[in-house]
Amino acid sequence: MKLEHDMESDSFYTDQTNGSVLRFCNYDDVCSIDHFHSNNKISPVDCSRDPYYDSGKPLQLLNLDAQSKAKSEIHNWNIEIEDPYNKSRYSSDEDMKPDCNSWMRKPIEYWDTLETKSWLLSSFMKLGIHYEKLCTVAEEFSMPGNKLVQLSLQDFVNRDHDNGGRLYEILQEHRDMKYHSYSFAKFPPECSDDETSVTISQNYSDEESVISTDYIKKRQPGRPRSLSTKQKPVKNERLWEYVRNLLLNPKFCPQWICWEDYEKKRFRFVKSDCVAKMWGSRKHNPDMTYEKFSRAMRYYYKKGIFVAVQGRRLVYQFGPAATGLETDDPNFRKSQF
DNA sequence: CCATTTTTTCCTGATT
DNA sequence: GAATCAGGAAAAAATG
Repeated sequence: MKLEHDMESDSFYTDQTNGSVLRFCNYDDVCSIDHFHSNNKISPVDCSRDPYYDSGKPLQLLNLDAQSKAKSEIHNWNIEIEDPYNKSRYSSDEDMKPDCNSWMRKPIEYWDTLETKSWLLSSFMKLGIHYEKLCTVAEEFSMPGNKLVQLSLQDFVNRDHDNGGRLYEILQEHRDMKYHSYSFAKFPPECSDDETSVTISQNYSDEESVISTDYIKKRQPGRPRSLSTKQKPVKNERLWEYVRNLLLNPKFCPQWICWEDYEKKRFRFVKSDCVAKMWGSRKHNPDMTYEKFSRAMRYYYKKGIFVAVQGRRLVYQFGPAATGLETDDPNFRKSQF
């Protein structure tokens, strides 16, 4: 897929095999993809608020350095992404409308390879990473979602030393649906007994459904304007809540953090650096370390959220002020069967 | 904008 | 020596 950057409109264009053109445009908090044909736009295909917007700063445009901006160059990069709008994938005209964001509406496990790449493209846009970089790592992540989701943080870092950690975190956010505009409630219709999808939709559909439909709406032709009605931001997790939620998430417990003694609310960091790094990723702070993370942990002693455990490295215990710890399956031993 | 709380950064020193 | 733990101090960020 070749992308051209138009300095004037700050948009990216890509020619499709059927002669039409797709436009990727980030404008304020809107990430839009438009579909043109012979320079006449034929349909706005999708207008979605970036699902991660509320997790931090607004979307940035691609990270073009000042020099190339000054020269007003048109950038052409050959990106090994297959045409996501290949006709053969759609059965009717209606379905032929391009949908770059189909991955947003599915659990990761159900992404095909194209959707993985769409996600990768979106993530790079979100992180403001130069597209040249995408060229070098796209192949590394060329796999369907069920494979992608099995990659560890280390696997991500191995595939992309600079951004693997953040990509991993973005993927976890999608999995967790924390900042996601859509609900997976209806997905997949034919696999409603799937444990993952059921769990996800049960946990998040209620709070998410209140805001979900506003972001699927089509918009007027032309460059998107800034939305006037801003969604109220999602309240950030406190650090101790983040720790607690990891313990309640089978993706991270007991792999990254585990209960030592659930009755005493005592737990241990297994991969302390990973936990800290992911926290930093959440806060868009790549400099976070376990050293600093643990300092923040220690500030909670005074408030009774945590109590110190003497002589045990990486072991902490929740105090009387900590809430929401209830689970009937600590360390998810039962659910392994 | 202000006050307060939470988190980050840095540091010295102790312990494992 | 490397990691970790304890907190003080100060600043930054977030929240109300």
